[in-house]
Amino acid sequence: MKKVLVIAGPTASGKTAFSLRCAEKFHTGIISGDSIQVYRGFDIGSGKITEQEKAGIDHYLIDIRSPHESYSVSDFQHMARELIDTHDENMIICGGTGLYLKACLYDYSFDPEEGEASVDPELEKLDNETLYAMLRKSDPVQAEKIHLNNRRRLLRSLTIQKREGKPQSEIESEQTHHMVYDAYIAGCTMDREVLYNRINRRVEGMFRSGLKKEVEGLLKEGVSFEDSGMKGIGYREWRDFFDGSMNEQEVMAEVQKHSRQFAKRQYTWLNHQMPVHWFNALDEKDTDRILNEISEWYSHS
RNA sequence: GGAGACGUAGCAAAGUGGCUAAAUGCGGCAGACUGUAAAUCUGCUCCCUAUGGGUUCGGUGGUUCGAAACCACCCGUCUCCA
Repeated sequence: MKKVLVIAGPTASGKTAFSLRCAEKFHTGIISGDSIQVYRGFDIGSGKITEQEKAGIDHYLIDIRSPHESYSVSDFQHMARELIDTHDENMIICGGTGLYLKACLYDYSFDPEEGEASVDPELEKLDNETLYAMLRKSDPVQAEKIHLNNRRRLLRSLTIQKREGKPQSEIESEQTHHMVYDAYIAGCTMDREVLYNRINRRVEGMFRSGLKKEVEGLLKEGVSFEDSGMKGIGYREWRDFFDGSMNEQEVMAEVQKHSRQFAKRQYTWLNHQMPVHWFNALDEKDTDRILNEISEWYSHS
């Protein structure tokens, strides 16, 4: 099994710096596990690494899509696995999109026939109560996991069932639920309060670096608020600014708030979905400790 | 100085005699997650030794079987006139 070092953690926790350090130390390439950094032109708001910061280390899955193109877990899973499998050098996956990381590492299966996430138009006409009743009847196991109000997931589960001819829970039960790589998942963290302060300052920095200009430029090029990249934090909030309902200060406060809330959700995912080895990224000693652990892990084949 | 309006939980904002520990939204906390995931969704959020108890709606006093709601005064905020 190939070894994959995963560097996870909430936004602003120091993943990028740590990934560079690891890449240098262990001579690896870096795959970005991020749903927004794939889009060209979305640089400042997505916290994308600059050419200079890359320091000659190979980075993958950044700037691989134009703003109008779609990108999803399935794309990430295929591309990341291919990179890992075909390169001689080891790969690091660095990113904060929990689902992407998990889908790559574990035996998640997506229908290759299905171009992109679809929803059956017939189902879309029905209301939540009806959808939920249908699911409860055809796939009680899955219905147990999805709340009546979560229309998106209700629709998706029913669509999958219709396409594949069997319930989603059955498809999942056929998966191994073991990691398909020898992965070590390192998680950057720090005290919550400190992280939140870092997030606030980081967003301020984005505004100072010209986030507004970046968004204006994207809009001028024809990117709309409906495009995926624009759904990202740091981008979607500008809609209210251009509507005239918010000033720049207010937009910034919103971006900061959304980033903090997002960080919390990332923690929830990472803490409950994957075996993460947490370390305090601001603490040199703790960072050394984890680096030693990683070396150790690399040395055992 | 005069006239009026208002003061409700962290914030905003309903409530105008019992059904109210007090709607709703925001924020906060916790959680779910198999193709939009920086998405979508859920629960909790006055205090406590908690299927029960305690203390609330600017303050004090009063009316009433019963008040956040009615009355009086006080304090504070805002608007208008001077």
